[in-house]
Amino acid sequence: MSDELPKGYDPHGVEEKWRTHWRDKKTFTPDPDAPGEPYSIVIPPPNVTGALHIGHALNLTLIDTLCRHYRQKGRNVLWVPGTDHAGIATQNVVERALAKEGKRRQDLGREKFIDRVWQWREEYGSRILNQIDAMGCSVDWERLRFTMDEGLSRAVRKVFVQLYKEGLIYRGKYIINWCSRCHTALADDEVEHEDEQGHLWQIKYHVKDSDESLVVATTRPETIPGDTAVCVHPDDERYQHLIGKTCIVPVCGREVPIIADRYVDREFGTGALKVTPCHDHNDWALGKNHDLEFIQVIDEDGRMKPESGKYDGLSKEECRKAIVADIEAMGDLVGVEKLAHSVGHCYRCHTVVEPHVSDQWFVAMTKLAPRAREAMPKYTRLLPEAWLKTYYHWMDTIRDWCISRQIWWGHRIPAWTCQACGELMVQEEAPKACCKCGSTDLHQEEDVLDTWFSSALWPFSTMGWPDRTKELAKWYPTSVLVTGFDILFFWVARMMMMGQHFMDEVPFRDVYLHALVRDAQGRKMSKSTGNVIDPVKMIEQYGCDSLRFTLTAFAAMGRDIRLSEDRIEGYRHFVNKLWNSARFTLMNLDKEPPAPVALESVQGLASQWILHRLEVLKAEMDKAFDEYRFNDVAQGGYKFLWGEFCDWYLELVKPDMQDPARKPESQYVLYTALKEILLLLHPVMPFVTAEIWQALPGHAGEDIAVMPYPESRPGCLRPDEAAKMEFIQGVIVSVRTIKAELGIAPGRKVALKLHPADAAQQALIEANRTVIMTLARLEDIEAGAGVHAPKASASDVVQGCQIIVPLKGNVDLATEVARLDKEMGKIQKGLEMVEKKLSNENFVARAKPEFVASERARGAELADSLAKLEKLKARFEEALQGGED
RNA sequence: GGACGGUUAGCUCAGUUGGUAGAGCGCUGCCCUUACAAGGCAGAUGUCACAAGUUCAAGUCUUGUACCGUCCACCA
Repeated sequence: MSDELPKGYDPHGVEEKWRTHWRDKKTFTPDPDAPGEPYSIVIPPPNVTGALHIGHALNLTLIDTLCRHYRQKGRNVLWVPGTDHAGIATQNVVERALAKEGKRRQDLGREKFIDRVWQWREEYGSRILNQIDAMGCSVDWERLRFTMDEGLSRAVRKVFVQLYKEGLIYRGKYIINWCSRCHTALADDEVEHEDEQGHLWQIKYHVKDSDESLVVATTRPETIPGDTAVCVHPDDERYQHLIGKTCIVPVCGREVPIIADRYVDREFGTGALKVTPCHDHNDWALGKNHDLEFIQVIDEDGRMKPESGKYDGLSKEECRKAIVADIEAMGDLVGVEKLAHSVGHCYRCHTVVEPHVSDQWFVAMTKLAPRAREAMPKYTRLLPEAWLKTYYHWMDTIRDWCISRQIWWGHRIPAWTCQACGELMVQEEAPKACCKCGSTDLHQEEDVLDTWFSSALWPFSTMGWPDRTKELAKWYPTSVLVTGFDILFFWVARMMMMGQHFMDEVPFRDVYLHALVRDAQGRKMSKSTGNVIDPVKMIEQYGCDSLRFTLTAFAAMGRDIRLSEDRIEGYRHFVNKLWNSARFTLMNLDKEPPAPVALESVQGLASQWILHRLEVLKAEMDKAFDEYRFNDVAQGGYKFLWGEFCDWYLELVKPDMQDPARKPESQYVLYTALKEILLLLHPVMPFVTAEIWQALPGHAGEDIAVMPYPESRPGCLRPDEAAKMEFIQGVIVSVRTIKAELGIAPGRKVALKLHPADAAQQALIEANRTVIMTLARLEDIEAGAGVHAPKASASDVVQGCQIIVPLKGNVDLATEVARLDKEMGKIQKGLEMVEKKLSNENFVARAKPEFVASERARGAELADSLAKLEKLKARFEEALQGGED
């Protein structure tokens, strides 16, 4: 009986209980030898020291929903959890903590600093894991991975060495993006460009041995000491005569050539460009093409180097002021104007990024990209498809990937240089001696690898590669990658490349890119804006199932999600509704499970109807899952449970529960329908469904998470019976509406007279007499063509059946006329639209015949209703004027 | 400069092959009907951004315009 379930659903104890159950029982640890078609997903690993944010919550919910669904469908499901060491981000966090003690990492030294990071990870690394657990994620905790653990580090070294030997990793001096705060190189895509208001200075460069000068425009005067050329467009008539001559760089007096290159935009600024090969990406290319001198004047800390002459030691900001002042003093400052231009910032600390020339390691993306490009959509489907174009564009314009980082936290590059002979050795384990000269004086590369390097291996490294494990054999490639579109390039594209190169197979069959979660105004959620919705708080406040349901309901493909707390609160009501429908069901069941009946041949119309609707829903939800239409999954369940099961079915079977002849069948259908709706909702709402399930008779001690998806019962699809039910519902709604609009209290029992359209309708009404009486709250029903209908009655027409509610003179009769007019107005309007269509020759000739037929039928029904209402209204008006009853 | 997305009820958003627009919250009225007041019943509100086109028929397809947003590239 129901006393097992409390009146309102309280998620707290329930969630805790099931989390513990699943973890202790290792419910989600699959056996690779077990039968079942494999289904696998690797988690997008959150930063190890991070905290759960709403984006994770969305991502985890969607993945878990998929895993639980396909587990129900009999697949052998593996979801690999894990975390990322997040090189720069984590190092920054620890450095900040250190700064509070007044220390820098250099004060500790490399080893001690790394110890300190591990210590930090011990302390905070479990936070995010607990939060993943709190989301109800059905991950396999036995296969938890971390990008820096021994197995994955071995995979990283093996990949690095192999790529190096294949010539796909190389080392060289190039211009890269440098963050002087993080003190490291950054990859191109780790630089965030933002528009900023700056200045464009116009500065006069004098031509050597001439009175002439030319004016260059620059936004960065501090780089002037590094200028090694001035460049103009070869066809620019203003400057043609100067090409090949020499000019003097202001402030430092260096003599540099005036060169010509089509790269220069004649329209911009003065059409003359100063070239600083060491401090600008484009100038670097010009320097290489024109064989210019390379002079570095800014160092790795953003300070001026001795090469800058008198500005040595100044910060670049100070230097800018000094140089502008000096040039102005010389009278060579022609002008300054404001200029909006975009400036690169470090994606981790937001410091302005400086182009910087240094020795770095690179992956030859241009060689790896073509195969990964071709793989989509041939071997891997990308959803939403719109991203495919972006993916191609990126692959087509890809540049080599700078993978070395001048930080300490990460996978140290497995390369050693012999201090004696200079030999470079790249190998998985540290060499004991130089392979060339035998010296033991070896020095390992100081740099570590970009975090995304290890992330790129995640789909196979987490399954034990390079060993040939059962996991790889069973679950690689993974079924789908679910992640945000913001890391399509950082991560997805690189996994595609590495997967193909090392496993000779794409890492996933599908890639589903979900939206970003924004606030109600559409802004990105960020701590600084103060608009974050904290999923942990939401779970505490509304329960995990409410949060999950909200996120799922919002996850329409290809659109951003604007989340507000109201929505979560709203869907909490839904969780509660489910809970209470279960309470009702339990109240009407016995301790033992109800005796099975053949569902294909149940007698009750309501039961035929709900079983029919359930079949339709099962098929729809199944399809929605296969197509990643998460919002349809959620809404399908919502509408069915609330709008059909609760609003109608539970009410419809209430009379049956008092009728010994009908009770057993209705009990069994009620029991079955609830169980199936629980199974259908379980992937989205794991906790509440699990709790209800084990409270059902016959299911004590069971775990819904391991129960199969409800089987389809084609025999229960009965559209004709469903239509009959809809007629009964129409009659009930009609009476309720009359009562509500005429101000008759809902509880006041009235008599109902019906003039059915035909004998079948008449029989249907008789068969469902009790239900109509109960739900419409009637004292009596009289149905039949000859039933006397008092003139003073409210009336309506449902599918040709006249609904007559005698008013007995105790309500405001005039209201009924207004109500009828309004009703007839609506029908009239509909009728006009139909007639307009049908009188259109083109419509009749060209529209699909079945549609024309259905329009004809509809027109006939509307006309019939209208005629009947007009007659009833005329009679009613007679009554108003005192005519007899 | 290139690409993409959005514009639907007061607010936040759904709307799967074109066929008379839906949900949540909010709002109005009536109800504590023994699962649920976190509820029930009934109701109001939309020239589906604008313009043109295709079609018998357009929120849905095509083109253009406006506004908002995102990504990429460039930016001396």
